[in-house]
Amino acid sequence: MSDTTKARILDTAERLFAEQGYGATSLRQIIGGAGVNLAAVHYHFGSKEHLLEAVFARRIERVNRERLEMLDRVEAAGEPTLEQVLEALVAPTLAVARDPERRIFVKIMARMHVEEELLPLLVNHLRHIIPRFRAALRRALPQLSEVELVWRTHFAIGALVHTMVGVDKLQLLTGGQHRPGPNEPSLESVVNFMAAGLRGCDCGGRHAH
Amino acid sequence: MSDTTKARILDTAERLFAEQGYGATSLRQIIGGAGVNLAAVHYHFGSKEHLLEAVFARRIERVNRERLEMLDRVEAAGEPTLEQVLEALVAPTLAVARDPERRIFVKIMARMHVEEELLPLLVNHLRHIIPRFRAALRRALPQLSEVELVWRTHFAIGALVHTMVGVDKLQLLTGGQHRPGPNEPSLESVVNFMAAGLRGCDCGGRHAH
DNA sequence: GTCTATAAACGGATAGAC
DNA sequence: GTCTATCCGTTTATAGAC
Repeated sequence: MSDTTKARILDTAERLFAEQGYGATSLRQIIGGAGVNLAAVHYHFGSKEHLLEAVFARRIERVNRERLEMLDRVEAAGEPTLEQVLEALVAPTLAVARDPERRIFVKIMARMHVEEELLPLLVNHLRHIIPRFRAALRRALPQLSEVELVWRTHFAIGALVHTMVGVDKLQLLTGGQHRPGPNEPSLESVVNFMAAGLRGCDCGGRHAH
Repeated sequence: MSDTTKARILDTAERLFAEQGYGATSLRQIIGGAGVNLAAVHYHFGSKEHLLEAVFARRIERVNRERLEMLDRVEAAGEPTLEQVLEALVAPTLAVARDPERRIFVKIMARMHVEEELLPLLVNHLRHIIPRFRAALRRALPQLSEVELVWRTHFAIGALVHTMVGVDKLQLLTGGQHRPGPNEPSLESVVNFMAAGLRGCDCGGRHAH
């Protein structure tokens, strides 16, 4: 945790927004945790809403930059495979989850995808990367109809978002069978799941319709 | 919307919790929308937290009952396929999304899966169905290791949860290319995606590792 | 069961001294 | 940049009349 007032506010707000949600977190909780004055929040950020914007922007920009760099790299080497496209999307996300300093931020990312009052902020910061990945997925899956591609992409994003919710939840649901600590899934597990679902091959199973 | 005070509170609370989240919704908003007195909320439910519990319990019990009935039915007919197990999990959820009276509730279900402060309530109401579906998935996927099954199930649940977030979000992300209105994915789409991801077959693609 | 009234704490935001 | 003090509306919850 940095020692400047501005950074301390950002760190504490990030943690509380992740744990409790934006609506349920008060500025007074934040200044209490950060050990700063209430007026400092308004001096540095203007309002609670602008503070959320700052908390989110601080982390998401690096994630999106890494996503685009990875996509650029695999596309420069020729027509990328579906797995390569998905890795460009997923790997920077898992990198956040594995970085002790950024770890808590994945919960904010996950919340943004589900809490509709936060969606405009998320879409704002995703606007420039969406068409790039849409086009790449379209080229990697030429056999899919447009609606089917949109829905399967939606499902795949859901798998990624739920990965961000993380291990805490998994322990609750499995009755504590999983070890605590840094117990994230491998990049390969996530990407393989998404790729298999997107391709939609039904090898091995038969649908009972 | 029913005309009793208790039902009017439940209906309005359900809508506001779904749209704004539990933490960001005040009892005053609820009584304003329901046209009832503030004291009536405490008389009928005791507290804001117990109101959420009541809102959730009212809908989830039917969903879980239908899930278990479907699972019982396919298991009574022999060893069910993976798709049959998934249908028992998914179909009652999609039925909520298609029922005009219950439609809004899917957003609450989705929030419960991501907002960690709501997770205990969700787990409470899922506790009795989790071991049933875990066992069924284990039998349908005998070749998977235990950890891989847990993670893939986690991803598959994520796909289902994100489906609940629904069309509103999809329109934002695709730039409004999707028609408004009742535009849910088919049961087959969701189940096929989850089944393909769970089986993890890599037919057609090659992973670049 | 439903109401009014009120308690007692908390919410975001701001003015102005330093 | 940081602080104190405060505005002023809102919050959940309760007491007690009807």
